[in-house]
Amino acid sequence: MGFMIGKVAQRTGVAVSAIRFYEDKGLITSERNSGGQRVFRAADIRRISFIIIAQKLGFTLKEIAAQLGKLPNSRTPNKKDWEKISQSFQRDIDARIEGLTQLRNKLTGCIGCGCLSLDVCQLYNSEDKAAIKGSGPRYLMGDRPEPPEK
Amino acid sequence: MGFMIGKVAQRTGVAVSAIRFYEDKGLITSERNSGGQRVFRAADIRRISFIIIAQKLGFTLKEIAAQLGKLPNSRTPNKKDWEKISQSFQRDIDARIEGLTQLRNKLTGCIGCGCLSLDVCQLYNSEDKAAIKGSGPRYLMGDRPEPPEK
DNA sequence: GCTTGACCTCAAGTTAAGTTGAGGTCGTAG
DNA sequence: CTACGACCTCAACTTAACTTGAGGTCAAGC
Repeated sequence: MGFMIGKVAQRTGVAVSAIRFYEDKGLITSERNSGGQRVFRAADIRRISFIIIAQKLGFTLKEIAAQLGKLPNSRTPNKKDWEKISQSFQRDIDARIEGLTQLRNKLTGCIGCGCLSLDVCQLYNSEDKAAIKGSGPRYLMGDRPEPPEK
Repeated sequence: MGFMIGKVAQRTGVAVSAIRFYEDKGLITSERNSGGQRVFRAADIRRISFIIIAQKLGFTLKEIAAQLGKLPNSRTPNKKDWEKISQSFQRDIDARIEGLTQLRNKLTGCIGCGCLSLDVCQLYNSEDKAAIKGSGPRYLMGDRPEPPEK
């Protein structure tokens, strides 16, 4: 009673190629049947659902892999296991909401006031950096050196 | 009284190569001095600051270019011009906070409860999709077809 | 007047997260 | 037993947002 890759794709809405890709990256695993075709379990579908949601939150696959790594791989993860991971989501979302709220407040006094030059702008030297994960080359983010005065 | 590219890089914290890249993409413009070197104005520094902040919010350069396109290019943008753009930021941030708040609530009853299979999960069929811009292949986002039942 | 650092162009490389395609096998329905 | 869709691998392509490098000019100090 396992699922072929096509079935998993159907149930998760994720492309077959993406599922293979995730397996390749070690985010999920699969058994093989006699003919060498992948067979997945229900828990794998859950893992993929997790991946999708985490991605919506802006996590990279690497980060997601790290989270998934906390699940037991000796036995099927149970409710408690998932709850644990879920809680770190909650914290992340809270932090993000907090960051955005602060950003919102600062924006009024910053872009609005015309002070946009970054060496004085609060926005630039804020701690939001970690809280707000945007797009862009992730490997650079947060590495930006402080703008040297003068 | 213009700025050479290195000065602009210093003041914005953005790499010289990135500034050239932005110009290439039409996000900023520059004059040239007698020797063919770029000369920027204060307004360009402001535009770059805007780019950085907008990126933190998860906008793509294309979207940012569209916003910047609303600024007058015949004259130097004034406070009112920037305020206008700033307001659409506010709205976006508000929408994003709203989306995250909803997500947070749903998460409790969704991953936490163990219902993670996406065909029943509220998270999957939610309208957050637009509100939460994460990473990933942007050109695919929101195109995901509804998972066909069965 | 020459050296040195800042600047120039243009092409190619990088990373994430996949997709697309070629060429080939599996399995099931008729 | 054969057709056909679903599956397999592996390599190459895609997009965004840059960076890196090669090979060459500009300008300012000594």
